[in-house]
Amino acid sequence: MQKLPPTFYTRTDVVQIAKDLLGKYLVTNFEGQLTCGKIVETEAYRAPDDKASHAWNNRRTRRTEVMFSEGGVAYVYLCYGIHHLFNVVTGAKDTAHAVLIRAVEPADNVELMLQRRNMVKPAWQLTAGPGALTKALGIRTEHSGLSLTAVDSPIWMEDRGVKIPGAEILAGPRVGVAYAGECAYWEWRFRVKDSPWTSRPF
DNA sequence: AAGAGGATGAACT
DNA sequence: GTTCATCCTCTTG
Repeated sequence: MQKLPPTFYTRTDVVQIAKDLLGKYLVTNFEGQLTCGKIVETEAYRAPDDKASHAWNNRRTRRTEVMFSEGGVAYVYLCYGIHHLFNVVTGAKDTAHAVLIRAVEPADNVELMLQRRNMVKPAWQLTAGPGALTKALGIRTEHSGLSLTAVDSPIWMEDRGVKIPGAEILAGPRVGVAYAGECAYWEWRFRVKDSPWTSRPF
């Protein structure tokens, strides 16, 4: 159990980081209630040239400002007024790269995750999809801007020694970004092959 | 000051 | 496959 260091996030290749995050563990610890899931699906967003990114063309607004932080910070935002989407900011300061976590496999304290989702027993719906996993882990927009590397942070990433071989990583186009022109075809969505815990297939 | 729309999920037919 | 829930953020006037 090893918390990922700042150097993991500050690398320049956000697409590589998105792949490296598969098999890592996303942990939250709010008020002594720890929950954790193994990451099985991610998407890379690379401003300024990626039209699908909120920070495309280096747009700075109050919401996107956190994306310009140095890598290792959480970017959480509300989608459709309902869903909290969790991203990890990567790269150097003033470089607005981020990786969206799209699905995790439940790992620790599944009981609490079920409770948060109003479910009785574990199924893939528990944590498949960016809005579902944040609800299960208790992540909300108010956590945007939190460091994932500070010692007292309630959210962090762990390496528990799981290695996903390159052959087990499938790439495909990102979801819900049809408006992004040619960027919509970039295959920057990554998932673990044959995992029953990812969101719907390509 | 007001309105449109969004990196979605669940519950329908 | 289709619909709708639901609210913040950004743009425009």
